[in-house]
Amino acid sequence: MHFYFNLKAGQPLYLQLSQQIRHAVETGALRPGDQLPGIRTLAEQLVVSAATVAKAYSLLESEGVLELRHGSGAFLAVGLKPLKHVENARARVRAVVARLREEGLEDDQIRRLFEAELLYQTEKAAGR
Amino acid sequence: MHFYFNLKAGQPLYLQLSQQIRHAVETGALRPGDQLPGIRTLAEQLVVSAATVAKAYSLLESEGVLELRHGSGAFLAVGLKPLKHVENARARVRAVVARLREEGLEDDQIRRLFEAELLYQTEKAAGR
DNA sequence: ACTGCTGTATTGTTACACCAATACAGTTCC
DNA sequence: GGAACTGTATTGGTGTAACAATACAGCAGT
Repeated sequence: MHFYFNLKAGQPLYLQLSQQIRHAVETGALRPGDQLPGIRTLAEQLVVSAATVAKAYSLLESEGVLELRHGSGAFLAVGLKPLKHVENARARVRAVVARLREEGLEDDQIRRLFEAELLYQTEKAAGR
Repeated sequence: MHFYFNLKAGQPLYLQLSQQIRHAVETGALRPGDQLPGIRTLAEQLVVSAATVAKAYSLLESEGVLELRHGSGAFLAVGLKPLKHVENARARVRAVVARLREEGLEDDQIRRLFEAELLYQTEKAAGR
């Protein structure tokens, strides 16, 4: 597994990382019981500090996604299963993003489009 | 116009606001020459500090989206035009998001799905 | 001119993200 | 036992986000 950062996002790096790991589990790219790279190793790969990776791991542990075994390493919690509906949705999302790009939309415009849609529908549900 | 914040996003409020204004321009919800609410007025509506709104406005001005007239107010730059291809893409995005929700996906899962897709394709283009 | 609106600027405070560096404490293996 | 790996914890520093509170300065209407 390799991860990327969006440095212009304004979103904390440790959050971006934890979300990407979560996503890898949901799509089956990472499987329950798998061992993740060590704090320092991954930090070096991503060119961030070890504390940042530790924070991401620690967050995932508190969410039940990771099991941190002091002295041994970080392992994906057993009992997690890839979510088939997420896995299936990937093709659809990929197609839409490709299509939007063909139409000349910038990544940021695509992000705003989706974020607006998500916010809109949740706020509508909340009765605004 | 009314705006919302995603407090769990980890993204700065002033960025969220500026992006929503940008989006409103792109989709035609706000038009060139339109006057935006005053710093203090909008801050009260959104329950944030006036400095946060000022920061968002100031950012948009530096990007050429807003024209800040000291003493008069904030106006959308003339010479901006709604982007038809963004406007058209909205329906497609709305349909996909609705579909994903019907399939039982959480908002966060949808966000991860799209962010992963956007990151993946840009990094692929960069030759990783 | 005055009043009331605008954006602008400053100060000070709190909290957090991120970093580097270091030490500490479990685990595994030779 | 000792070496080499793990995660954990602490310290100290930098930069930014966000707040409150205040003052300043431009513009418009009465």
